[in-house]
Amino acid sequence: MTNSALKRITLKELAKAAGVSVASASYAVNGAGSLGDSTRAHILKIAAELEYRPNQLAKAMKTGRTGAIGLVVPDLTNPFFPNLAQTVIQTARRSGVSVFIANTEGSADQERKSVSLLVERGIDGLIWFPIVDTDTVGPLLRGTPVVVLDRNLSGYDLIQADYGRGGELAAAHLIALGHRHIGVVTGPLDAWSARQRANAAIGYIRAQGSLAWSVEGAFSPDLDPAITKVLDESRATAVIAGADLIAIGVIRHLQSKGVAVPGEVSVIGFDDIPWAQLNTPALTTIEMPVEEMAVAAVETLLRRIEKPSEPLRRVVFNVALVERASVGSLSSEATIQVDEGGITLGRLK
Amino acid sequence: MTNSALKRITLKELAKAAGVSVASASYAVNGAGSLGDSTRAHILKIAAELEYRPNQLAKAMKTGRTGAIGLVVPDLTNPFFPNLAQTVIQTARRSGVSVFIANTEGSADQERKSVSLLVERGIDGLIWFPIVDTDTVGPLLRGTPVVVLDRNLSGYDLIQADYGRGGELAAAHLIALGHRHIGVVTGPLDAWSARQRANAAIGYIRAQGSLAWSVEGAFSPDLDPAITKVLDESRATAVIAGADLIAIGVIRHLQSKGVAVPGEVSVIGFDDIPWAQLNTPALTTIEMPVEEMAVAAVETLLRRIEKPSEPLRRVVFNVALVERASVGSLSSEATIQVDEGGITLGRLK
DNA sequence: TTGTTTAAGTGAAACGTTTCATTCTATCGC
DNA sequence: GCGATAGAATGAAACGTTTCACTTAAACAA
Repeated sequence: MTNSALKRITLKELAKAAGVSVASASYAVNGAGSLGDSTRAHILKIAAELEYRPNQLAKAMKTGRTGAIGLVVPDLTNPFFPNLAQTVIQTARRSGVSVFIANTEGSADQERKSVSLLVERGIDGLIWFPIVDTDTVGPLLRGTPVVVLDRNLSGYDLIQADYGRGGELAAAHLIALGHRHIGVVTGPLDAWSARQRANAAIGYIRAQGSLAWSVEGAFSPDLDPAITKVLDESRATAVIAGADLIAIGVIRHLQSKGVAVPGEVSVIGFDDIPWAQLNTPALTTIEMPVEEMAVAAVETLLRRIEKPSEPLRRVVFNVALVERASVGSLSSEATIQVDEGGITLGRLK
Repeated sequence: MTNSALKRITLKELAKAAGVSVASASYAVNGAGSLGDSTRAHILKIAAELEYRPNQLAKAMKTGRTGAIGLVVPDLTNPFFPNLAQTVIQTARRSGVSVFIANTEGSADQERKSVSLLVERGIDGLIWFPIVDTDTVGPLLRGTPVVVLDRNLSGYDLIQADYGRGGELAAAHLIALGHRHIGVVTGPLDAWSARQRANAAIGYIRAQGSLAWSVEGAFSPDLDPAITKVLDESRATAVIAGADLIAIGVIRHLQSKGVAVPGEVSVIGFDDIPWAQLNTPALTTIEMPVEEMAVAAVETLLRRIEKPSEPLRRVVFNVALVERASVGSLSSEATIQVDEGGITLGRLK
């Protein structure tokens, strides 16, 4: 019959039960202080019997450390984020820290409110994926360490991927396959990462004289009428999307109009979200190491909490092209063989 | 120049600055006690100037309420959960409560550890989506209120959907369309919800003498060889999947073998995850009101925290068939018109 | 006037820890 | 045998609140 009762044993009670002082009990439990081996063992034994569990709140109040961090992301519903969140949570837990999660639903106001709530709750640090490039929350922080994901704010530790290179990779791939009329629908350009991707891709394509058009989109498969219009009138043989979600939207739209992907137009995405490979056709895209970035974020944060005055860090991860089935070749002699889960696509065009 | 410094003003300092006692300051800030209007206003004014923010930890220690709840789900990476989590977070925040999130990655051990960590951290309550049907965490709870999602554990408040009905709905739909050889690949049967769905569907189909076969699967689009084998040898004209993820896996496999969906075999899923409508063909499925369930979960939990001794609740939500494009008719005279985002599928078979 | 009631405000204990400063004992060097 | 030293254990303050019980003073009834 275990002590699963509602009331938890306190340190004082433990001390009394073991016949020692509260201080000794504390030292025993925390493996600190100068206690004799036998005393320590004795206290620990009693503690186990009584199922003593330290009250973390009291501890936190004394030490100023809660062992909790906050994670603020725009939208868990966007398939880009669950992986990130999951990895953050796992990594944190491995160090015994819990994570509060907040989602900001794209609003700077919500962002401020969430951060404010978390900070006042007394988190040790914050991992923040800002919606846009402005530091909406600086004044609310009151000294809480923050690492920023995917944006380029100054004054914080930064975790990023090499989006510029990603944009080039996508563009170069298309060009190499013979495409000379390329359209690009970007992500929302008030986001640094989207801008990086777009600028690099557009720059590269333009330098080759192959830019058909470019439009700004949102991180969603539901395309704005302005975009579908461009698409419908387009003579491009390939389009670069600023995110996989957008790419999927583009493909769906194209298909609904009876244009074959990649037969008639190729589409390349960005992010390599989990759906990408489940899509028909499976999405060629630029992947970034989300899990590694998440790990880096919590490690950086934990370190910053330890040493608040170390110089700021900026970690940039590599990206890579992952070829699947949504991109085809235009050069007459080229052949693409993509073996994707048993589906072999033969010569395209 | 605002007080964004690292150190926060304490109640004591506020009291001194306002020339009142600590008690009065506390009462003023909390809008309680018996204070004169002018005194109260004065204290509040000073508090605003000093940017006083109550230390939530101290408050929590005194009152025994942290204003935080835990959310324990199996796997954020499964597209079923982000919606749920997001809604829980939003709803909680509307009541000023923050949510700790933990994911258990399918392991009962992790589940126990996570719950344990959260409980010791001092959450006011827990929303728990158990992996299987066994109460792995009961002894760790120490009186923390819990509401259980999607399972049927006794001793807790329960939030469920009418899975049995869902299974029947799916089966009835297929039968109505003339299918007489139906296969079903279930979810993992150690999960209550999966069992409910499976039993109901299989029961219904069998009663019509139309069951071709049934196999147990996992909540994943990656199909076990045992399943693909059954699929390959199957003469079924339709298959019911225990989850959309499974349905997608089935469709992909079928397609890779050159069998048309829904032309040759129809597939119906369960859950209506966000991908469902993005899939090609768009998935016919049974939807459940995840957001409403999430809201109900936090409301139930908050109420339970308020009144621990109220009788336990069990809330069951309705499910509904959503017809899209992955199911076709077998009865010769039937015609299906599915208008799905501009794609019109004409007469099938 | 005197006693009673009410409003306004305060002192201090308590929540469960951590940790500094201190005391107590026993051992050691000589 | 004596002071010094080190090891073991403890007392109590402190962290920032909440809240009970109490005091003070003013207002009122008779």
